[in-house]
Formats: sequence, structure tokens, C-alpha cells
Amino acid sequence: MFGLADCNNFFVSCERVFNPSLNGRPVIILSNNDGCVIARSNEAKRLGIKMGHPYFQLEALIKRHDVAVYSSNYALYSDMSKRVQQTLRSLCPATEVYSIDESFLNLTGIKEEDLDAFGHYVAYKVLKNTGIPISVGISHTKTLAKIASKLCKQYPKLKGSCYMHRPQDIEKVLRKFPIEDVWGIGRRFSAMLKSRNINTAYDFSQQPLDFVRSKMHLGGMKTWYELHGRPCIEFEAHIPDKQQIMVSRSFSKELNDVEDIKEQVALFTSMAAEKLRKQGSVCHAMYVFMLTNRFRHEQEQHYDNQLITLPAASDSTVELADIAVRTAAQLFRQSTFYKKAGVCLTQISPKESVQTVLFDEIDREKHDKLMTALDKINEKQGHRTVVVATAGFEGVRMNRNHLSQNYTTDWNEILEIRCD
DNA sequence: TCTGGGGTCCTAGGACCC
DNA sequence: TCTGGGGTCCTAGGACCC
Repeated sequence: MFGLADCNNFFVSCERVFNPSLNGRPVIILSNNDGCVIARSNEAKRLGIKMGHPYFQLEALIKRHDVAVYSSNYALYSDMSKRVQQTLRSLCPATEVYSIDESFLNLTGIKEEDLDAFGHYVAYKVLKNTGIPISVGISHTKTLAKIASKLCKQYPKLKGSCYMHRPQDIEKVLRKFPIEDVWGIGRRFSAMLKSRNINTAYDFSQQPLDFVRSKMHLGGMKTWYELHGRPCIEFEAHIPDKQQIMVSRSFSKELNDVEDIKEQVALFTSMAAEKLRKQGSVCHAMYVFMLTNRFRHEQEQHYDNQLITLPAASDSTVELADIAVRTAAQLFRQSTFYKKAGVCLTQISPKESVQTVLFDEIDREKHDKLMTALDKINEKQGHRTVVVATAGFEGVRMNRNHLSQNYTTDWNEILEIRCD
């Protein structure tokens, strides 16, 4: 049996833990730059606010219904996510962290007759320990567990957990479950299926496998088998290293000064390199890109990008930022307004397995010492205490006009909460 | 005025090998 | 007239996820 623990409206729930006056109110959380809606409370969903909707188009609705609006506060959400994961780990034989708000649960060793009670206990414990409400789904495969967990959100009677195992129950659920909500069936495939009058998970499961293979290949077949209760997507207890690390942002204002772009690119590179060192890897190549505002149709569109293969594998912010900045300067077109830029580190491998280069122009040992010191200071004294000067001191040029406090990671706030 | 930011896996097709 | 038959590796692009 597979379990899935999914946090309900996770970002909204995080804000509510520290601001209970938000309970019962419509709440939305915005993407970076306060661009789009990326999380909604049930009340906001009921108002018809859609995932990914541009914020600026919602102003009237927000005023009319007194919707609470927040910029995304990832420092808070990732810390809360860790707390949830910790509780799950303490209860289950093993967990697989699937995303910031979801973990699969390994239920090996738990007796069948106890699974229902176990699911409810997990939901209860997470809520008690962290203040975050979750939905637990338990079934024969990951795909079915996902469906079971979605049922909890639909039916409060289930009280946060659904153990779905009897064939007749599964069929009943699949008959009502929209095909586009099935894990692994995205926009394209659900449109194709609906055009053939395949509208529910059950309809799909009744198609001949040959049809699924010819139209949807391996991925579709896995989903098909999983809906039939045959696991094709295994439980993975350890998180594999990232194969690529990307940092990119849209700017609050379009930039047309090469110095501004260089500064942002240096900053993105330092953020990416930090992630790279954190997983103990080096990269052999990187990719720098900058693009114009795709919504300004009257403007000539550019997507300027360059892949750079490094002379030797590296994880040094100093070296990578230097290369990225020079590349950005080459890519930059005069009198062009850029809305977004980014850096992607690729061809990643574990640091210890890397061969040294004979005619290396860089003193790797020195860079290593510097990076170790830099990471240590930033971890202890706070993010961005020490930065490479090319990255500037102002951070990302981004709107965050509705930001909540860093309740769990900022000492002053923590003290205040304790005094309360 | 204003529209996010990450990731993975799979497949087809081209280049190249003998 | 007629032009083989395997392989592997790499990349771009399309699909999906949160």
C-alpha cells in the first residue's frame, strides 16, 4: 500500500497558522513579483479565483469580497514544510518528499486492518504538531493514493484520511473522477481523451491498452496500470541529486541597462551555485538567458541565450559568476528591454568523482576554502551576509508588496510570538 | 502599470560507428 | 534498373509534475 500526505492549500495554511484571523476568510498567495495567484483558500476557490490567474485582473473582485492577499514567503513555507516532513518521518517506516507540500508514505509493516486508523492518526498528528491540515490517501498505487487524498478534500466527513482498497469502492470513485484530475494526465492528453468521449478515470481505465500505448506511450500505460491497482511508479526513499539547477526571475521593471542585467545574472548565479554546493556537486556547463516581455506584443521579442562549457568542473560562485556576467554582456542587445533573465547549471556530477584538469588556470583549493567560509557565514549570520560584489547588495528586483513576516526563521519575530 | 519558477522523463530523429 | 543492416549516443522538443 502507498500513502500520500498532501497539505491542504499549503501556502494559505502556513499564513493562517501565524495569523488565525485569516480563518474563514478568502485568502490568496501570489507568485514572485506578485504576478499570479498560486495558492487559494477554499473560500477563494469558491469565489472562482483560478490557479495562475494574473493578480492585476482581480482587483475589483478582491475588494468586493475582502480577499486577503499575500506575496509568497518561501522562507516561511519551506520551514513549515520541513516541520510537516519531520512529523511524517516520525510516524512512518519511510517517506518520500515529493514536493513542498506532498510526501508519499511507505506503510510497510502496518497491518491492513490498522491502515484506516493510521491515516487518521497521521493527519491528526501533523495538524497538532504544525497547525497544517493535511489529506492522507492510502491505496494500492501512488496514482490511486493521490485520488484517495483528493477525496478527503471533497468530503470533510472523511476527516483527513481515506483508505481506498475495495475494488467496488475504487470503481465507484473512478467513475466520478474527472480524467483531467488524474496524476499523469495533463492538459494535452485530457483534451485528446475528452475529444474521444473519455471523461473519467474509469472511462480511461476501460480503454484497450493498445490505444493507450499508441496515443500516450509509456507514461500513459503506467497511469493505466496504476489505475488498475498495479504499481508502476515505485516508492523512492532517497532524493536524487538535481541534474540541473536553475535560478531565474522576472523583474518588476523591464531592464535595459547592461550593468543592471549583469548584476542580476551574477546574483542568480550565486544562488544557483549555493544550491549546487549544498548537494555536493559540481557543474561542467552553464546556460545564461535573458528575454523580453512576452506580453508586450507590439515589442520585438528576443530570447537571447548561450550555453557555456566550462574548462573544468566548478562549484565556485566567483568563477561561475564571472563567466555568467561576461556571457550576459555579450548577449545583451542595446536598447532592448528585458523582463526576465536566468542561469541554469547543467552537466552536474558529484564533486568527489571529478577529474582534475592538467592546465587549470584556477586555484581550486583556494576557491574551495573561500566558498566554504562564505556558506558558513551565510548560514550562521543570515542569508546574503556575504555576497560577491558583482551581484550587488539589493537582491532580486522584485515586487513583494504583500509579504508576511518570517515567523519561524527571524529571531525577533520568534521572540515576539513567545512573549505573546 | 501589471501576467511565476522551478523540475523530470520520454521519444523521435540525426549523427556517427562498424 | 538495382544501393544493407545493424548498433549507440546525443539533442531538441513535448509531455508531465508541483
